Amino acid sequence: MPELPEVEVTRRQLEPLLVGRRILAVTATAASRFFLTPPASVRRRLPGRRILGLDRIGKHLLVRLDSGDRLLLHLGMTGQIFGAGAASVRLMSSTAGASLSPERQTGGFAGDRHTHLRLRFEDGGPDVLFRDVRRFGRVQLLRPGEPPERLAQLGPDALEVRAGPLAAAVRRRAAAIKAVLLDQSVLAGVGNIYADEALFLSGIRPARRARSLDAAECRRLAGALRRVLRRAIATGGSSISDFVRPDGTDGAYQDERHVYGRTGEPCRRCRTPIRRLVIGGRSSHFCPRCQR
DNA sequence: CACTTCCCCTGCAAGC
DNA sequence: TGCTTGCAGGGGAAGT
Repeated sequence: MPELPEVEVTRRQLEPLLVGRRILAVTATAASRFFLTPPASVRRRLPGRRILGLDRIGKHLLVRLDSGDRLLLHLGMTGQIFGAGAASVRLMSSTAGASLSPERQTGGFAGDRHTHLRLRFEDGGPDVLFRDVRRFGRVQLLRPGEPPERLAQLGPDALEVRAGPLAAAVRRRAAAIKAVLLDQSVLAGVGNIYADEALFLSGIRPARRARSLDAAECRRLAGALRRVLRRAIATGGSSISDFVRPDGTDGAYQDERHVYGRTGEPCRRCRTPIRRLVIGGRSSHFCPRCQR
């Protein structure tokens, strides 16, 4: 699900649910790729810690703890973080959803086999759960001063992208502009949906070689990226297959999409059918008439 | 290096 | 109805 806007929406809703609370106990599923730090270690080191803040870096969430440790969370494709009292947590597995629905209605979602991390708090308030069906998400507990390698390699946050630096990065790359936008070391936070949408808004085809973009196109692209990301945050993100906000409600940006997932449907500007092609193993959507 | 492909997982929808 | 195939918003490893 989650690209920068969805992660930022999650951060904003989660912050009041986390900050100031002291962790009482942690439950976690068995060791797997999901846990970059072994779950036994996470269970041992978190209890007793108070949460000081919640930051977003690209598509990562960073929970700051009073011990100086930081809990790094990544939602992958299907990650959901929410309070146990979320009004209507929409679950991906229909079978699990059906069997759990009475509990969800009473605000007591007990977790299921896809719930990999659960925090309980000393104040007895709602638990916070991290659920991820496909397990492409990640959990890592960083010690004070421990360099988080995965963060160090990130480019500037896409919300703040400027035309100049974008042009400089793009000029050196022979790959398709779409692939370059997805490269987190160039720009942190852009994913498949918003790359396609920003390319549409700036009139650039996704398969164009990055270094073929001129200065005006880089300016339009930087502006389109900022605009589409800000608008997506304002509308609560895109809920296309399984993104739900921590409060259990859907975002609304999917209703404003121009190209993503609209293959064969008429362009909203010129009525030409939207085309799809695969770039760097990811589907890309564009209007052959509005985009050059 | 830069670039591409494969693969990790599970669930769903479409086609037969 | 049941089986198979393709597809999914991320990203790291391994290949060329």
